[in-house]
Amino acid sequence: MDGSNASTGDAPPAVSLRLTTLTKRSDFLRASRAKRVAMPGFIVQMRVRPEGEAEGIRVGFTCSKKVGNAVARNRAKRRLREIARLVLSEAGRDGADYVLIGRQGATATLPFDQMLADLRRALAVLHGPRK
RNA sequence: GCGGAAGGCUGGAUGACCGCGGUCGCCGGGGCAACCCGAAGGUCGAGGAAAGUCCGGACUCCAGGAAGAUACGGUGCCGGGUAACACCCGGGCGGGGCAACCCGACGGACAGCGCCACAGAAAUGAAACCGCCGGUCGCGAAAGGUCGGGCAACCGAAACCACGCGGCAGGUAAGGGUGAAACGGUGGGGUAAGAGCCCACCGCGCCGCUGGCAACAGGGGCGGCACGGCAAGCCCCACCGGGAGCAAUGCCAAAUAGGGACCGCGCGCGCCGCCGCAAGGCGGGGCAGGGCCGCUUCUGCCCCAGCAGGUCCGGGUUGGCAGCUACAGCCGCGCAGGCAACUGCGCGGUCAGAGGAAUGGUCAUCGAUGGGGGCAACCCCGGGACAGAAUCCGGCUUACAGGCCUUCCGCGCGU
RNA sequence: GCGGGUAUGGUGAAAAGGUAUCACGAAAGCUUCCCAAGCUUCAGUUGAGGGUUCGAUUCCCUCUACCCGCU
Repeated sequence: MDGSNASTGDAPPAVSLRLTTLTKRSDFLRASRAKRVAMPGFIVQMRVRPEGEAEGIRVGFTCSKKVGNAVARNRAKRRLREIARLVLSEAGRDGADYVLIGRQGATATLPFDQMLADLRRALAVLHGPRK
């Protein structure tokens, strides 16, 4: 943590902890059977993958038609993506899949600071019981 | 000034930090491979409806091609515009409004079939029914006329007139509480009663004429009227249309299979070349025949002695690339033609291309406008409608806070 | 995204353009000592809005909701 390290060492950790996005339906289905925590603005699901399935932290976003029309769904997903980018890259656990689910109304309207805090508390709950 | 009509434009602004997708990227890296990824920096990054998917195309694949017939579907006043349209422009006709202007699926009901409930005499060939009218026959007779008697009041007779009832044979379509709709309407004449029976006006139909490319309009003559509505019921007429859709489709890589079953047709004639002594063999093309559009015609291709045609069945990978965005372009300006839609020419500009799908997060300043307080200056609070590209264009339809501009109409006031 | 379809009492279905019908169920009543069965009654904006027609569940447009197929 001296000066020489700080000048070059900003980017590499961010790259190694890069978030990849879930794309396959089967991944979502597996995550939906794992642990979940509900918060006012969203629901988080977390599944710890077996060894060798994939690398790094993976995250998926879901907003059903219940959230609203296309504008409302897109806005909810963007906010979820933003809090995931800010929180999971520092507090996420390697080797886990996270799925964030948008909720009607709240996901788009809650203050952004509260959303960040809620995600940290949700991660604490999910990570906590495990030793 | 108030109220209204038509058309067009706009659809929060600026900045800072942190992010996302495309593209250009010295160079570096990943994958068996096709291919892909990446740092700094540059650059681009939602809409007028991106929506609904209601029409029309482009493009791709499928079906041998073309034309026609049939079937099915669509369009429907006329003319023009366009790649095309159910769109747009202009015109006609009908309806609404004092007007500006707006609205209209607006061909045909003497080609045919069908339907018109209830009510009503009757629902479309028209006639029947009630009623009205005179004739005739029968019956009646209190009162009137008539006849007889009587000065008169009155009495009597008869059934000729008028009257009432009924029968018969006729004349009528004026009227008939309905109904959405009733074989024209109003007025006058006429008649036994009536009727386009006759006349005037209106309506309707037919035939010329004039204007117009046409839809249609104007005016003239004739017909006395025969012609109900529904075609967003079948239908007729004119015109148009093959089917499926970018999750279409093409290419590449790896892996597996390197297939199976069935159907259909057929082994006829003759020609040319080569090899051969010959028998014959090989190759080519021809006729007949057969196969390939559901039908017909024309035409083409294939088979012609076996290999071609058709149908069905089966396994694996969900990998990569293309299609993918710039030209029937679009936008701005100018000129020309046109009433206009639009067209032609010139100059300039170039406009998102993802693939579980980018265009975001936070903050600051301003801000159309709204609410509250205050005499006011001002202060506080909230703060932008509908809505997110997915192959691309041209339209239509639906949703939409507010703001700006232009033109026009009516009323009031002033000059 | 592209392409199809459906909507009628609570549920499932009918209905030549002319009074919206049937079955099950719910509720109320009659019957019974009580229950069951039976009988009677009740409840529809025909998804919404326009149009055609004298009249629309039906015919024609526009919208809404739901369902299905295609990688």
